[in-house]
Amino acid sequence: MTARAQLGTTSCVVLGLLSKRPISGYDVASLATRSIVHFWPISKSQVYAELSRLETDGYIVGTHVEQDNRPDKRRYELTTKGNEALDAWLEADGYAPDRTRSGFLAKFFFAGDMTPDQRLLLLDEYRAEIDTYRLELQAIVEKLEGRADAVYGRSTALYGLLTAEAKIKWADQMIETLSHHPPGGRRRSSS
Amino acid sequence: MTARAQLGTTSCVVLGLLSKRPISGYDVASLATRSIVHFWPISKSQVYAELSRLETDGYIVGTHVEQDNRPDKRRYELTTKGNEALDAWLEADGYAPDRTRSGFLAKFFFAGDMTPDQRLLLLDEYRAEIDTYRLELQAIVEKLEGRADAVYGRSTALYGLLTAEAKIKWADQMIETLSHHPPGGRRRSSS
DNA sequence: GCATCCATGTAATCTGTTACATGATTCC
DNA sequence: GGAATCATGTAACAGATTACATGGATGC
Repeated sequence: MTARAQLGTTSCVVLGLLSKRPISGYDVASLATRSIVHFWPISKSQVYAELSRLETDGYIVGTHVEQDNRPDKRRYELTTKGNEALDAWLEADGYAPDRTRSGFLAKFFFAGDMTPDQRLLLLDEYRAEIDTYRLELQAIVEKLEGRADAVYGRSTALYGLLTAEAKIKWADQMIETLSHHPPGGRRRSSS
Repeated sequence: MTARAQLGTTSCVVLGLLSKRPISGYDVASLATRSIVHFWPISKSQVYAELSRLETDGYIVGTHVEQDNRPDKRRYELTTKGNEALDAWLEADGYAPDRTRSGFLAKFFFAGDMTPDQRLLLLDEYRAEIDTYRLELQAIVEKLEGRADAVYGRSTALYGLLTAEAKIKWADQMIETLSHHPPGGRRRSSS
């Protein structure tokens, strides 16, 4: 078979971004980094690959747009098939299962084999990272306050904000506990 | 080049699981599903692939173990090189960046194009899923309470629990808001 | 008799990242 | 003059999933 029976989430997301108004691949990529990147990252090259596949399969059509001051571009818009596919995705219940990989937790799981110093350093590093992220999201949430066109964009940012706050609370709790009575010794590779 | 310059997180996690005591590939896989699966899932076939690669590269050695009642197995243990690699990973600061893909948020981002019913259905579905997960983690956290050998396993579960609680709060907030004054109309693919 | 556990793997495919490659224009 | 933005892609690889394949032992 040439075409996929059902579109994956990445394809549907691209259709979704394209559905607001016809834009170029470059614009899809930059729009993605300004919106969905935190919960569904798509790389630049993936966008272009996705677009040509979607066009081959008839979900979108591209039009060559000549520009004087900027390089020419190709602007994509949904076909009827594309619109139907997007609707089908939104109407269907269920969603792709979350695929989460936390490099931090993977390492922290083995923190019992670290020295107390390393452990605290790791936690501090993580706390700082999440806090930066938290502030970023806070700014977005505030910026989108009351914007009727961005209700759901704001909602997803709020989701990120609330979970980031929970993560910081956890980190503070951990740092507090480990500072007072650090448990676990050091695993020795060669004694 | 044949061997990798630096081991990835998945490799280090396998080394970490193996470091406690020598076990079989089957055991690594089942141990993984009972511990790290929520933040660093590794599939069964990936485990076997990883083990043979780690053995080829000299990080682990496998011993054939004959069994009467069960199929024979191969039990792996860390070599000096493997121990050193694990230590190096734990000592180095930093960690692999989180790669998160939330199928739910990817869809919810476009909830403005759903009908109010679909929107609430999606939220209810998600809330129920997270709640099940929350209870699961709560049980783990309680079970590992006071267990000195599982301090960090419990900590990662607590991390999951706190974030799950935050997500539920968010979902309740959303459901509450949308029930009263549902914003956003229906995108029409064909009218 | 059937499901589950133990035990190991291969093959095909998909998904996604990173680096490479090019080149004009605009802003400082 | 140099960096950033606009614009599009290819190629190589890494990482991971799914289905397929096999088979004995144990428990219900």
